[in-house]
Amino acid sequence: MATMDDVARLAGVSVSTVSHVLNSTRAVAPDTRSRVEDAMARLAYRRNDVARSLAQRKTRTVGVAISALTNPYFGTLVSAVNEELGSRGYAVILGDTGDEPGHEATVVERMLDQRVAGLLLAPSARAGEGTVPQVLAHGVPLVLVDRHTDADCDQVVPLNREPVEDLVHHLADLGHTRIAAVCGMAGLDTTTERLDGYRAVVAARGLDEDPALVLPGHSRADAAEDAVLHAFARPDRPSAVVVLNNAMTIGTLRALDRLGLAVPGDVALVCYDDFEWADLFRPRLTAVRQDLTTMARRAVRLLLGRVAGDDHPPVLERITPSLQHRESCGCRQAAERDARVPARP
Amino acid sequence: MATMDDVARLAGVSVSTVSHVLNSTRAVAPDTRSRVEDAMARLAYRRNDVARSLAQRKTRTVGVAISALTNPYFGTLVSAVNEELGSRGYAVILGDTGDEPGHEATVVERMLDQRVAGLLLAPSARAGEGTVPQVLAHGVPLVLVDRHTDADCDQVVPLNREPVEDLVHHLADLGHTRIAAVCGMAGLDTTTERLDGYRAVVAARGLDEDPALVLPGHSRADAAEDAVLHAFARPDRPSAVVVLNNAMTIGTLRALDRLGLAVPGDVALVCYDDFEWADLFRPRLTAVRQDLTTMARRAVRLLLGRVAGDDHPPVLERITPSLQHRESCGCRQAAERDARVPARP
DNA sequence: GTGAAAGCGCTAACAG
DNA sequence: CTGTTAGCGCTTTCAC
Repeated sequence: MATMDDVARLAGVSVSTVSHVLNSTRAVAPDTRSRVEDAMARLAYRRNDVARSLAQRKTRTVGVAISALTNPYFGTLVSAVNEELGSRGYAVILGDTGDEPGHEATVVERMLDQRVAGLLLAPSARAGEGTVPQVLAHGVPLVLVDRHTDADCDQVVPLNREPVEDLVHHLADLGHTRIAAVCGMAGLDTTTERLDGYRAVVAARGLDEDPALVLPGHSRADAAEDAVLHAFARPDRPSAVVVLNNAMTIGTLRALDRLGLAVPGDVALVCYDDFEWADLFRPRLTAVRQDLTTMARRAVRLLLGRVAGDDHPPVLERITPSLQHRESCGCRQAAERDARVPARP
Repeated sequence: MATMDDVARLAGVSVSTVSHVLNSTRAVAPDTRSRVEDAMARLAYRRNDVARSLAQRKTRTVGVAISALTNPYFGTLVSAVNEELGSRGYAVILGDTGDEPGHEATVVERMLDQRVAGLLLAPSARAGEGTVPQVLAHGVPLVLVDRHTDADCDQVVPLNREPVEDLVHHLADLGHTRIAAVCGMAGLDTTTERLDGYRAVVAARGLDEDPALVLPGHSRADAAEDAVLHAFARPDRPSAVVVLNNAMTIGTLRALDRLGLAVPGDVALVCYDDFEWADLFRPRLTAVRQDLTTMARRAVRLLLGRVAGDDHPPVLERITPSLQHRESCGCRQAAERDARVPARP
């Protein structure tokens, strides 16, 4: 591949002139410029970003480390981040932490070795004590997405507690008192906060507080399926369930299906995280939908701000999701049932 | 950040020794080694991959450019590719072509500037004439995934025609003669080949060849929805439909739903590409499922082979998908209906 | 308006 | 077994 030197020689100028026309970094005589541009075209010259990065002691790439690209949730997030970053001239280097602290550390270290200008991370359970401080120690700008930790850095995460409260209140309004919660991997704040939302409403509304109603779904479809299978096979099964992330909703639906339980007839279901097909599924799923585009945009803005030298105290931004009120909560059914009950005198 | 020089000084050795212990690239006396390792630890030294890449005139990163990360299909593919590459010490830099030749070119050029060791690309419609030759001209190893072109490079793509033939044969076996096909973006070989499969069976089985049965879905849900809405509102509507990719299946289901047409009662449906929730949906979707993990593995193997200097003629690998025979084709229903018909004497 | 030259942090001969 | 040194291809003072 041609180098700047080749271009300079062919154009009869110095490399520094070539550099300056390439980067528009100082005035160049029109004809000099065009001679250089010609030479570049003739040689199919492409600038070498690795040399450039070394000379400038900085890259235009950011690392994006998330836990499972196979989850469309992260696919959408990464896509939005990538677009946002791409339009500002940054490249994205990708990493999958597998939600495992050890692996996360490896992935992040590799990104540090690549001298990423900044890092976007969906932290695993104990990242607050390991990965995060390490990155910070190296002075690389870091913003956490999706899950937050108590670490001292910028974070852009969804609002977790309140939307779940709304969901559970809704179920309670419909008359349910025995409501199960399928919850995520231990240690993630999304798990904790969403569960807190559930617990708060259970307490506030005087619902059944049976600990057996809190099902360990480990943020995975298979685990959720097992847990639900187990919990809903019992005679005292819950009449409703709130599922705390998308993967677990799939598992929950599978389990309910295997048990022959109808939604919302036998059990009302509401969930955190929406699906592209949520309005296609019968019953249509009542779900809380995150605004991933906004989350991505905010995170990128914050990160590039830091890269550019912003020096405010760490901020925590909350993105408010929206309730997609559909049918799996059993609203319609509830209405019909009420209609059949004779009105009190 | 500490450099090798800092480490060398602290350890009282030369940079070359540091380099060699870091890379295990020549024998080093045990105690020298440990002095160096110490120094590294004390300085929290991390090797600078950009300097290293410059010195070695090669990087350990590969570019992965696909058309829409929001599609779980590509999410899964990229995830598999990333894992495969990561385990071999390569980093992935991500690009979204948006299936638009101009944008694809930009994205790929940026990767070239980064001096990626190789490129994995899901080529857009006219990539065979533009992007592909350009990359090849720069001498960067390239393997095409998902779609193939007539370009002279390695390609790993799904088998398209035969699986669709199977799908349409199945519909014909069930007695359908008026079968619609919702097809993808023009110019993609996946579109062409899958459509060819449909046409071949239509001709072979003497089915209705009405051109109005070929619906333009542009590989997108919204376009598919429109096309299906239009085609199935007519009195002579098809009794079955084969949808040629996942996004369009969603659009098709939406349209059918809006028209109040039941699957498979009013229209039998089969599709190319499976979904994680395909067995949850009612009716369960009869679909052709791709083996993305194999596709990723093969593509990476081929690419790294080229990076390492393999010099065989370009190969075209076909990954055979598997039929997930479920209910939307109407098999069960067909069986029940047949059962109701009195047997001939 | 343009060029010379000193690095950026590392690798890899080459020498000892 | 270890050190010296010449680059890798670019950016960026500093001088002219």
